[in-house]
Amino acid sequence: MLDIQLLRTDLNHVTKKLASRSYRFPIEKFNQLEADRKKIQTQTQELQAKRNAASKLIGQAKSKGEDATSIFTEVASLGDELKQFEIILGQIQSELQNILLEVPNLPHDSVPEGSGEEDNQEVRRWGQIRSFNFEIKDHVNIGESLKLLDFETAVKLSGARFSLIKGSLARLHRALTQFMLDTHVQEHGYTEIYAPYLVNRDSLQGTGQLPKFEEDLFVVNTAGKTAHGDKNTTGFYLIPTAEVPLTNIIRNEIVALKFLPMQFVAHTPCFRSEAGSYGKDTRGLIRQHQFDKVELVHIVHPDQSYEALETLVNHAEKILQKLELPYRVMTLCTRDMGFSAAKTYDIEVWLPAQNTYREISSCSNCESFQARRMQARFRNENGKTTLLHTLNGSGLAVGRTLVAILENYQNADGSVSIPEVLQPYMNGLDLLRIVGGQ
RNA sequence: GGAGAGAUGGCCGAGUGGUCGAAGGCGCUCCCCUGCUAAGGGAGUAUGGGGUUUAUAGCCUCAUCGAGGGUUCGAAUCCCUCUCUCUCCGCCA
Repeated sequence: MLDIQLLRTDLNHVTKKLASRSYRFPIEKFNQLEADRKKIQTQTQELQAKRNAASKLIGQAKSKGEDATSIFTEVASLGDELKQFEIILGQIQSELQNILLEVPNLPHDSVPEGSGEEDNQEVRRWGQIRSFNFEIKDHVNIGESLKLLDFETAVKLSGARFSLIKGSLARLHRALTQFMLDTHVQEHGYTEIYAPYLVNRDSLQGTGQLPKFEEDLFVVNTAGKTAHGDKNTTGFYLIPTAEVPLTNIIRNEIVALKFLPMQFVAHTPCFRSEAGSYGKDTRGLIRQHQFDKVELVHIVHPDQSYEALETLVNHAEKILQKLELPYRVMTLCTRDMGFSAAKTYDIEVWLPAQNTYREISSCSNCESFQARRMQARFRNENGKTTLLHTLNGSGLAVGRTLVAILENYQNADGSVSIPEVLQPYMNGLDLLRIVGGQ
């Protein structure tokens, strides 16, 4: 959420910035609501002050045993009028709130303007792209011919965009998450978190998935309770990313300066409806309704958030370096960034079968955008409560990492070598190949 | 699932219709005193809005005692709904 003060004092600049990420801010409506709000709020508060003062006088008079009927009759008529004002004010404020909740974050000045993927800027590349002297296969062919990937059964169990991973490949998948968690905890100093996979509306509103992106989420309705519908009913949403529970740790908190910065890491499944992505990445593990991810979240002092963003990306890159997978880092342009982000780096891993780099991590600085929605604050050097800055990034998407390993480490005989750093997690196994009886 | 109890400021805890944003204690901050660690005295110490203002200063004001609604001139206190916590029983990974 943007600072409403900014909208009041510098609306032109803000709307221009928003336009660069193709968001049209409803200027007229906002101005009208603000004007109404100011008028009604002032009047409401005057009436409230009047009522409070009179009530106090009645109380004083009664305690002295005096007669209070004159004040009483004066204030009795106030009630209905005040109620009308309060109702109207409430409506205006919730309309304003609804507008604000749908406005995306402002891009940082260093973010390139652009209209889509093609305007993202490459920051750096790492690793040597391997040249193959045989006909390469994509990860689906590799996995299926090794009998370790079974999409047919997954369709039977659930439907499209689900997968069944078997045997040593399932173990490799598990090895990857262990390896990622260990690296971030032991080498990068993160606090490991085990968090809920089901969260409430407030949490999703805090990080920005709600109210605007409801259709991207899976909703769980338990007996008699629904997540959407009535505001005061309760139910759950499946998390689309661990960013939601990890960042919401500090919702409605005022943390002491000495606890900053915070770095959390968690491994969770992620659930996405993928509404509107029909026909995109229908093959293989790339785009699934359910996938595992190791997520990194930083909670930092506002002065340090851009430094933290670089650190965060480096932490994610470290995983690819250790796995010896070639990648590049991209700065997303204004129109390609997510709703809550002020600046985002994507890490894209090389996928030989697609002959291209594909997103495997997205690292964003949300500045105070999420913190304002969450009322997540800290007590600064002068003892004042101040909004925190929040950052999040994948470190990494496990399924896509598995894809990258299968494709980059494939051998001419159809087997797949196991990256050295993962072998200790595989009981020393160094090769995925067909074994009998699967 | 059944029965009962509860939710107040950083923490503990008082407060069952009026001068309560809230006694008291602990903690914390600042000051004073005491030649040390100890002890004592004083002051301060919730959050979010709005208005005014060059001002994150000051002043005025509103809201908030788990959340939402209601009764009332007036609600921490009464009523309703919900959420959460605790105790006992049952069930259970």
